[in-house]
Amino acid sequence: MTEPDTSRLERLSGMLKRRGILLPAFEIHGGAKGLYDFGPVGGRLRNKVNQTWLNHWLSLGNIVEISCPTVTPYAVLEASGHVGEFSDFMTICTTCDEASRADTLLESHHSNPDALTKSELQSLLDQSNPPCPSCQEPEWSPITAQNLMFNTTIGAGASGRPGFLRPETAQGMFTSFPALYRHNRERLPFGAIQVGKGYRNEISPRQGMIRLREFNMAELEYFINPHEEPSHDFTPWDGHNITLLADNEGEVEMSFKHAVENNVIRHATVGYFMAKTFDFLTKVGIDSQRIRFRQHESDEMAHYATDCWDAEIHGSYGWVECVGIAHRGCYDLESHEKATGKSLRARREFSEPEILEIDGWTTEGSKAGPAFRALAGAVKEAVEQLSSSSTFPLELTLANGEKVTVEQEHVKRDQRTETVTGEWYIPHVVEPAFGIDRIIWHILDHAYDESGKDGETYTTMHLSANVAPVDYCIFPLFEKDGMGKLAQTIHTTMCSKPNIVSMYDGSGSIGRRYARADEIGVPKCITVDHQSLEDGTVTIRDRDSGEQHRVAIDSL
RNA sequence: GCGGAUAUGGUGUAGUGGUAACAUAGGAGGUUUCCAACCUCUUGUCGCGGGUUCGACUCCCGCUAUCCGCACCA
Repeated sequence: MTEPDTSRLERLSGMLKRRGILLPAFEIHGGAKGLYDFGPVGGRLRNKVNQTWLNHWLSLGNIVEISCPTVTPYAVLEASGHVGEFSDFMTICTTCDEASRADTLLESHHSNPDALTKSELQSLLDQSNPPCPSCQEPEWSPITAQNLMFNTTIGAGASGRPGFLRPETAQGMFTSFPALYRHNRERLPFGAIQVGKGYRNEISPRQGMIRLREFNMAELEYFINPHEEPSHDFTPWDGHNITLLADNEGEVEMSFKHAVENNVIRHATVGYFMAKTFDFLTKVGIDSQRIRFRQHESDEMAHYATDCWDAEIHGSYGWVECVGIAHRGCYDLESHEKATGKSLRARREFSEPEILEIDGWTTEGSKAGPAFRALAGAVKEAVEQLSSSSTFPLELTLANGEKVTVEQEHVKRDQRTETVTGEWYIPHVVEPAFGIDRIIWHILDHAYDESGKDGETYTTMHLSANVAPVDYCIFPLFEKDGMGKLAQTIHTTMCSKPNIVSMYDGSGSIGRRYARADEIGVPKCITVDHQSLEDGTVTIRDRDSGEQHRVAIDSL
């Protein structure tokens, strides 16, 4: 970072703190790393970004909004792979209290202890009793998961279950797939969205809003049928080239459509969401010239993903990944299905039903059951593999190696025609995941303009009206002759309108008040002057142009 | 986690082993017919905890936080 950048960053951070946009949390107690407050102005900004995000996706028409708990049982995140991926398993020496990583202790007892589950590690630890690296004693406490997730206990005492604060919102959307599928009348594709808090106990939070321990995230899980060719309309982005850092191609400029057609972006739905993501970012005020997409290299890709692109935004900290758009395949639903035994599938009908001619043998339950007892199931399985020309009695070797003799009376011919009209499959998921805090940071970074007027230092936040925390400032030119009173009335009227925030300011010169409003990016300032008292009109001043025009109070 | 730097009103800075200053911002009033004007009054500061000392914002130690490298990192 160059010197002017650093000082600009310091002035920006100072302003954000002074004006109540972004502040270190719990500061009177000394603060806490990686935790920030959105202040009286920032809170509203965050809310408007979230709302804009929700509306952006809901407008697709097949998206529903849900909200899941942040407190998540251990089993959920074990199934998702987070316990394994995010965890170090710790154990404590009962003699010297030194904590060690269980997998490191067991390196000489197993070829790849990193891949073991918690219980496997525990039993291996119990068997091998490795010496403590600091005191050589081999007595260890039970293994606990120690990782980037904040762990907690759900419930008290003996009935308490281990759990975590979620590291992402996604898992709740996967675990509620059956309800989502039903709600969508069992038709794909559809999506679920959620905005909320996520938690990661980062080793070393840095760079202000860029790496937090508690952060705002917004995720879309879009469930698709992998057997269907996705069709997306890319015409809205025709002729618009975007910077892509592709795994194989390097840095290229091309349209989304072109990138999808030429397999630079490997899946059309991923490409479509990249385009929609681009639209969202510009909608909330990110400079379109400072957005690029970077494809994950194969070895960088998370354990589940088959193609993944980050939207990166350039700002005071360089290029920062702010959105991840991943094709996760069927990984997530499959994992939860395996862990729970519950079906997380969707039904598809074949275009042509498959006709299966079955001609073979099956068991006669009333005879084979009593004859083979516990083996009856295995016998049935074996008999159904036999060709129709088999003759009985017949000696059969079962799957478990046992030999049985099957008599004619144990079996019957099975001749029928079966029509299979479709199948149950695990949907694939394309997931755009947004780091809201990082996006808000870049909105502020891009909007912050201290170029000023006539060479003077003058700060303006060129925030998009979509996200500006305060919609209007109402000023009386002077607080006398009834101008203050009229301005107050207008202020209360404006505030009573839904989704409008107005601020009243009557102190200081009019220029100073415009400056205060510009600094936090208020798009429009309304001034009550002498003429207002006579004809019921006010002036509206535009933040970016400084131009004023006069309108009737009633038309506001 | 390792190494380096830093911590003084809301913000930005000065300064000292003997109770802290400047600018700016904020509040009240005055003045002013639209872009940080002016005048008067006023609010508010040495990150936290130990130690040394008659006395610590200042010196020492620890902690916390911030910034910069390194490591780690959906």
